[in-house]
Amino acid sequence: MDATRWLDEREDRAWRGYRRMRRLLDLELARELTQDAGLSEADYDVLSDLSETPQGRLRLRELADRMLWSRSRLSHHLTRMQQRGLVTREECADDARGSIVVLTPAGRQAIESAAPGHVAAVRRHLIDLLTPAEIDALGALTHRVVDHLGGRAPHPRHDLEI
Amino acid sequence: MDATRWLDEREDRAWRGYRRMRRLLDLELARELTQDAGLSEADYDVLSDLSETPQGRLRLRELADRMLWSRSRLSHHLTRMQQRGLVTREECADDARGSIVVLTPAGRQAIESAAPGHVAAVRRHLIDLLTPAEIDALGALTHRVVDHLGGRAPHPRHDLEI
DNA sequence: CTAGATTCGATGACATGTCAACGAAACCTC
DNA sequence: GAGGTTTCGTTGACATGTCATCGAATCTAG
Repeated sequence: MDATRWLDEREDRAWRGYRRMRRLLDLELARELTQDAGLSEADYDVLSDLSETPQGRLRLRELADRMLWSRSRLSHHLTRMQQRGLVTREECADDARGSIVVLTPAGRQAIESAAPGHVAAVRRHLIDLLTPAEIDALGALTHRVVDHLGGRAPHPRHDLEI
Repeated sequence: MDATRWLDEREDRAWRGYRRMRRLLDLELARELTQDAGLSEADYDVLSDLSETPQGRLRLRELADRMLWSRSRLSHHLTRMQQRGLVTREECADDARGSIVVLTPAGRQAIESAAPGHVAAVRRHLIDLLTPAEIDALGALTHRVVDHLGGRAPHPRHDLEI
């Protein structure tokens, strides 16, 4: 009915820039991570989230939620990481359905040796290119969008409308 | 040797926000696109880039470069889109190796009917949440990062070092 | 308690992306 | 213009992600 509000020049510039940056940054960070540490970004994120907990252990469900991954995806991925000795699974004491993902010593070693290089890459290709004001703006704006999208939305809602 | 410069609080907030926004925005835009138009984001991007050319036709190589996709990936994807009748391939007159990707009427129909809803979603979940200053800042900052990463870098370089 | 609904994680089938290799064509450069 | 190199697009093998389904365990009403 009413005409589409297309993006004006500035909006288009921001939107295209965002998507292009997203892609290039991903390629570069993934490339360096693989080359320097033998980890994929997915591996890194799993290990990173695990290592941020006091015990290096998390319920699978909890980890999936934090990462905004499906449990299926995480389960598959953990199987592969387990085969490489980076994590193990343990039974959950208080919920017999559950399983607990545990960082192995090798996994901790992997993330600890990968982290400095990865942070350096993030700085080199993003953070250090921005002014303090831009960093704050990026923080503010991204968090606003995250809140809007319901940052906690655990799982793909099946809002069966109509 | 020298200590890692970890991200300070503001930098960390920006970086985490960026990654979380990235993920949530992707999920939501992909979800709406699939539901409303039966297209994946990959489909949409291919059709969009094609439809931006005067004739709706592009050399495969050229399209792959614009999208920052590998030719292999694009070739596989085109095979699937071709089966759905969204694009076709034609021989290239001046280069017998090449192939030209051509938007079919159905493909043009698909992108034209999908675009308004997609743009609306981009507005709803991102653009319209930002102030004009933030939009400009995002445009500036992303383009700086893209330039830094060598926006033109056509293909994964095989810099064989040492 | 207990029947039904929900959550948890695993799994298999399948869609998609990556990687290495290939044949054909085009491009040097001598 | 012939030999070696590079580019182009395709292909097959494989890695990864998604989706539907499952069995088991837990939760919730009554």
